[in-house]
Amino acid sequence: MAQNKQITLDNIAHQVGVSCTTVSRVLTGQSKKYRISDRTTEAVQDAAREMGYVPDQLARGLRTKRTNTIGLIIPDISNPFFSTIARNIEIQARKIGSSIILSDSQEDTQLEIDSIRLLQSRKVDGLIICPVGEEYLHLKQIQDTGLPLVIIDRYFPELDCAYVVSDNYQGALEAVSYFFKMKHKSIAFIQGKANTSVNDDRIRGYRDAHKQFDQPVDESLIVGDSFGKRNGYIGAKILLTKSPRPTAIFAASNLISLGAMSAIQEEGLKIPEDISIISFDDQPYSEYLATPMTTVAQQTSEAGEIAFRILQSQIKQEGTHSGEGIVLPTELVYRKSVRKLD
Amino acid sequence: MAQNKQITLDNIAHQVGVSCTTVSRVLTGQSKKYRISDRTTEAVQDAAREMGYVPDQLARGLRTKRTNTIGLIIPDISNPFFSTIARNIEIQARKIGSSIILSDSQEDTQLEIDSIRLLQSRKVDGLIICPVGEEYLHLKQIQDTGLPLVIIDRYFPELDCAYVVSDNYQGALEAVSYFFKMKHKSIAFIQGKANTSVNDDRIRGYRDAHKQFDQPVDESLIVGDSFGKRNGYIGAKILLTKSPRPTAIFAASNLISLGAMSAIQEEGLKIPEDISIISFDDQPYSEYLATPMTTVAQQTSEAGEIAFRILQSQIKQEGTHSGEGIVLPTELVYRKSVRKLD
DNA sequence: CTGATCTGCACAATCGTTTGTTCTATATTA
DNA sequence: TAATATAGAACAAACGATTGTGCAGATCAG
Repeated sequence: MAQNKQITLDNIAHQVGVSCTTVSRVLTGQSKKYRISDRTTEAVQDAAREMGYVPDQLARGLRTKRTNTIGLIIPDISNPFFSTIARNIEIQARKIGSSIILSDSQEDTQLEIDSIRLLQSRKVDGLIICPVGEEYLHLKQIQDTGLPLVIIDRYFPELDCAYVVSDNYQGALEAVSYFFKMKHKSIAFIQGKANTSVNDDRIRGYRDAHKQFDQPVDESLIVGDSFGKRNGYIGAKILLTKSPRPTAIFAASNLISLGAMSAIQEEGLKIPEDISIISFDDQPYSEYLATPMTTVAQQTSEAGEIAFRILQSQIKQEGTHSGEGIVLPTELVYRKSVRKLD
Repeated sequence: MAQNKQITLDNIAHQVGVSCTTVSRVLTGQSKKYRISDRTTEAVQDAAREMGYVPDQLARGLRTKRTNTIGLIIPDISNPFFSTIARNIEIQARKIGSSIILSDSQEDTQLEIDSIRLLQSRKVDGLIICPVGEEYLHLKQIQDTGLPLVIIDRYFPELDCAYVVSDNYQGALEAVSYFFKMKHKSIAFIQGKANTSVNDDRIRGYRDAHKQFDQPVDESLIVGDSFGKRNGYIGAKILLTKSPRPTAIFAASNLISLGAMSAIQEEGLKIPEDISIISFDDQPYSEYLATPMTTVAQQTSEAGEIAFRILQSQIKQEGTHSGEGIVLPTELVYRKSVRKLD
């Protein structure tokens, strides 16, 4: 219960018999620059070590306007897709002594806005956001503030801001094309949150695949409105009761496919005998599912790392926010959930 | 590119024509206490709103010694088990305007220690740690500092510190007992990181189940040394080449069981026909696996929430760290991965 | 009319660091 | 010897907020 008082620069200064200025300069490695003698320098360093000095980042940040802290806003950290991104950002950050403040927006734009304000009040050096994706005015305002910002996973064409996203269009195009190659004609799409770039791009891929194979798009086969499991369940329920029943389902997320499987099971149907399925997001468990799932894999680890790198360069160059966009390729992972029709 | 200068109390004070003291008192809701007139109070509030004032949490924290920030250290945020905990902590925190600084210790004690120092330098009000679990001296030191601390998932009998853990002993006991009831005799255990409370308790449950059913423990059936997927794969490989082959495997984590399934598949074996399996950690996908997996479910959401509550009460009571320990019950979720022998 | 009480607010110190400038010896130069 | 240069370090003002105390003027009691 020592309740150790905090060790300050002043404490060390008194101990060594110099001024607090000198201690600061020694400890920030500016001995040479300010001609502190070697003797003093060593004495200070020794004292600091012995007394267990730990700089107060609040005071430092207040003075320097740099906190070495970045804000990370994510719609659902319990989703492995996002937590993988978060992990890689954290790992990069710790390498350079930065910390990340994590906010979970719970897929709610208002909470996202609240988070931004909170993080700004905490003086983060920059922000990485996986936006809910419906609106972007609040993101525009961040930029006006001059706060470095990188968007990840979802982007806004209208917003000139650095971003890192997957090639959702290509991913969807390949997946749906694969269905066509396997002779499917009636391909449903359980989509995620509407009007988000992620969803729009996937839907565009879905449509273009139809175009490429000269097939009409049956609008009634596009269902759903969120990336969650429940939506997958409901969407599949609707699709499976249609007649004729679609022969294939393209699920816009890992959670959607999980929900869809639930519904498929309930209806007593088998994958891929009765219905084929491809899911966005490859997961560690994908290959161990009842029917190993064919998926569209995204480079999540890379996305986090790249986003952090971009943010860092923005922070260093103070404001030169080049609105560069990075698009990461996806990969179709072939497993057993698609049946070849004849 | 407005590069908006930060609005300070002084700015508002000038605008309204009062002192910065008054502004502070109004904005922190102390108008009554310090008899600020209604007219002044409103004027200040209006100005603050119009000017878009956002308090500088660094300055505030420096002065008040409270940052409304807590540190969270987790061995692997990409593991759904931990990210679920993290999510619930964040959700609770945001309700009271607190933020969490996330650190991923990557299952490395040294990184855990580094994280602690970093978080202390950032003046967090308290710490929630899922410890790597091998050592605890650095945790003891935190307590000596007087910094509120709650441990989650893994605990140390020697450390008098609040903790929230699952009833790992009971969970393992039930799982292994269930194997026995299904007439299994040769039950293997792929364990996680040795000498962690989580692992020790589960092994104790494993042994006691044997005792209760009057069966000897075959030490060669206890393999493994980490909670990762790779360990599950290797552990299962070893077990499956033994002869006679064990009829059941108890996996100490979700990742271990995933790895084990990989090995089982490679050996051309079927679950549960050739080998039965129960895994710790219930996951959203558990029921959709090739064979729906019987699991030991933990109350992860609750754990995070409770840990946060305890931490908050410690923070408020400043130092009265009652070393209360919370043990959450586990639940055996019966599915299809265990076969009844005859 | 005088002293006491109350109203409404401002002063100034403080938190721990950083940093532009100043100061004092000593060493060097002319 | 006097003027100047240099080394080595201290002063003091920030950064933005909080807070114990002080100080006017208005109101009240007697």
